[in-house]
Amino acid sequence: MYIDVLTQIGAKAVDQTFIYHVPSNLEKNIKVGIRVKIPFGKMVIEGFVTKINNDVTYDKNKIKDIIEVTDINPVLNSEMISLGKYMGDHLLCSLVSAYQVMLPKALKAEIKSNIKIKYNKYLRRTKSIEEIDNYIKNCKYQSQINLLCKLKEGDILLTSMTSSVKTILKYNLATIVYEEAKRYNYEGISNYKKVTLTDEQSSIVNEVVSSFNTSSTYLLYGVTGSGKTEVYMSIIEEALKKNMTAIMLVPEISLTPQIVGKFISRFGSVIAVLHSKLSDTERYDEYRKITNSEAKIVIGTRSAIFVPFSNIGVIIIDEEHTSSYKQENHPRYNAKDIAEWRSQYHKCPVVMGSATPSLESFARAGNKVYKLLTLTNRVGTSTLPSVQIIDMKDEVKKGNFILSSTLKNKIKEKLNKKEQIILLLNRRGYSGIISCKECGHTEKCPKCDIAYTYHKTSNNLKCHYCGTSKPYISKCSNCGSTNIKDYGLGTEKLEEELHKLYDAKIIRMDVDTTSKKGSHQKIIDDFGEHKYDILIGTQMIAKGLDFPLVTLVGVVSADASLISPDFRASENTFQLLSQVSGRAGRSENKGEVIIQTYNPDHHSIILSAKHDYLSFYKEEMKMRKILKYSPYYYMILIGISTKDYNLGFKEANKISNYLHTTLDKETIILGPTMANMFKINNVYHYQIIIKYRTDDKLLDSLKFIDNMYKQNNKIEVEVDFNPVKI
DNA sequence: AGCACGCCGACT
DNA sequence: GTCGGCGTGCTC
Repeated sequence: MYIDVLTQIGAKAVDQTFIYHVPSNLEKNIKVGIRVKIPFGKMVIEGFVTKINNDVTYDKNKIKDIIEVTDINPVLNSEMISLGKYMGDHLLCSLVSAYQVMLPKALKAEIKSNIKIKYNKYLRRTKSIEEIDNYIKNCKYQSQINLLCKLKEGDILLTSMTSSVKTILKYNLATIVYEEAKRYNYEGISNYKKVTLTDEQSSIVNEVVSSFNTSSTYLLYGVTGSGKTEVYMSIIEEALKKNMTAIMLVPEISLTPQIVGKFISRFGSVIAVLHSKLSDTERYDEYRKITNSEAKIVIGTRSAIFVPFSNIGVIIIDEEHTSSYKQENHPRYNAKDIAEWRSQYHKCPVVMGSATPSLESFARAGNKVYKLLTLTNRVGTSTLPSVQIIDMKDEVKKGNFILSSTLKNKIKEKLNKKEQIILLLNRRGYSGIISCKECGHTEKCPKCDIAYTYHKTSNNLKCHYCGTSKPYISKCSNCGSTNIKDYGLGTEKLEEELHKLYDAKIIRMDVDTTSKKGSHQKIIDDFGEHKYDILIGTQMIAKGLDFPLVTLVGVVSADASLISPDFRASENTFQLLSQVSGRAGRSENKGEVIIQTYNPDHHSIILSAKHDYLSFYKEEMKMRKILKYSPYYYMILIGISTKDYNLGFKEANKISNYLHTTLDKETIILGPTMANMFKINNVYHYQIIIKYRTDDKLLDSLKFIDNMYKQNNKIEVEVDFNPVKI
């Protein structure tokens, strides 16, 4: 028996299968989709079995035997194998990288020690209840008595070896047992309160349910607070009733713990949760619930779209406009595209929901490619918050650089009423740039050529692109002057300023305060319990948080996202402002939003203040049409990166010239140009942008280029279809 | 990815 | 004269 094996090595140069011979004693264990250990050159590596052959034409003297079989059951099923081929063909990624991205680390092909199963220590009773009661009678230590009483009821999870535990063990009343830890035990359906759907909601549920077993895509456009989550849950419930499974994607699970909480309380143990903060073992545990059919619902981030459910009833993509569904490195897939592929495969509907749909999706709904579902009414008593725009140009004249007098007064008012406040500032760190007043010199990261950000708490300068930092020196490295000024405003400085102004409890949430596991959840819980009055944060606070006591949301500066050099800057700003506004007034208390900006006339600011998505859509579509951007044109970005400045320039021009000769005349080729972040970690980045409506020759031309540079290790060329960030 | 082969500079 | 630099090419 011979097999085709796809090697674990990700390099494009070895993106092909290799033929191996299976010794007869292993033949019975071979299945397509399992991993095998193979000799490869001088190495021993793992690979996926993609095909079984009885005979081969390749020179048999050169064929080696496989060493051993890793899996009993395939880690890749036939759906995943064909999806991988589709990805390889349409994303120009290596086949292995497509397969690897589908699997949790524990099941990826690589050489590793087996994943460690986590064991918990439990204290278990060894004597009869009577014997224990006898001991309790003669025992004079309360802690031992407490422990023994609990022990009578069942095993006790041991976290530390206290002296009372030791004593109990010494008298042979109990012993220690090790059991595989169940990290997630989503019991507790009990506290779920059945919500009656509004007519609007239930007609949407019915519409989607009626299309179970057909491949179709819905766009659920529902204003904030219109109860999208309830709709999702009801649709999923119907899928479960029909014995089908459901996938629900969320932008970043740790950002929406409240949604996960709702699901867990409604569906309990049939849920698997997959997100980025899980350890490899935890992730494997969750994944295993899917493969052994314990889980019927998956809630997860981008890569959860690949979970090997067999009978998918519905795929839900919440907050469909967020860029996090697109992977920004190697297999540059978009989970929405994968969802549509799987929808065809499983004949199931995809429901994409948002209060501020991406222009692409809304345009598709307009063209009847997607079916539009609309939720226009807010559920319950909550109303949309009132939004006030503050022109910071006037405030600066009054000497208010950070907070306008309006925002200052409002904060004070809310603090007096014991209500809570959220302040959004889209820049972490203390200040923007540090610059010398004498010579104008700005301290920059030598590897990235980008200005450092000053972090006061750690007293160092951090490069936000490569993550390196160096200690802060109060002396200009160019002229030696100590007259150094910091410009711009970051979350740290805002926190400091607020402490000066108010006697309030303030918590800051950004990547710098949430790097530790669980810290994110803790901040949210603490704020929810009103241990703090003001929550300051970067855009991570904009999504999905639901605090009834928050009645004021302040956007300290709306300009940072507005002026970013991306054609979607306006759209992103509109979405961000709409979303963060939605954090205010989630209960009977009327919410207020204050937006500070130097661009008070910008349409994305004015229209988000009016909660007017449709006008924004129309306005922005006009711009996109004139400027020939998505959704009128598709876009492809070819990234050329190399450590050699001149080589990059030369090759980028070569590629551009080639495209000019092969592609349609209608297709627009821009560049090569230097990427926005031109030099990062000593690597130079050039880019070519292709804009097109239809072009038959496009995919083949791109494949040709991709192939040309496959073997070249001095320069990397990567094609990104429909990039989300330029 | 890793390793061998191979062809040119500075050293025991 | 050799040791070793890393450029190129191959792995069933």
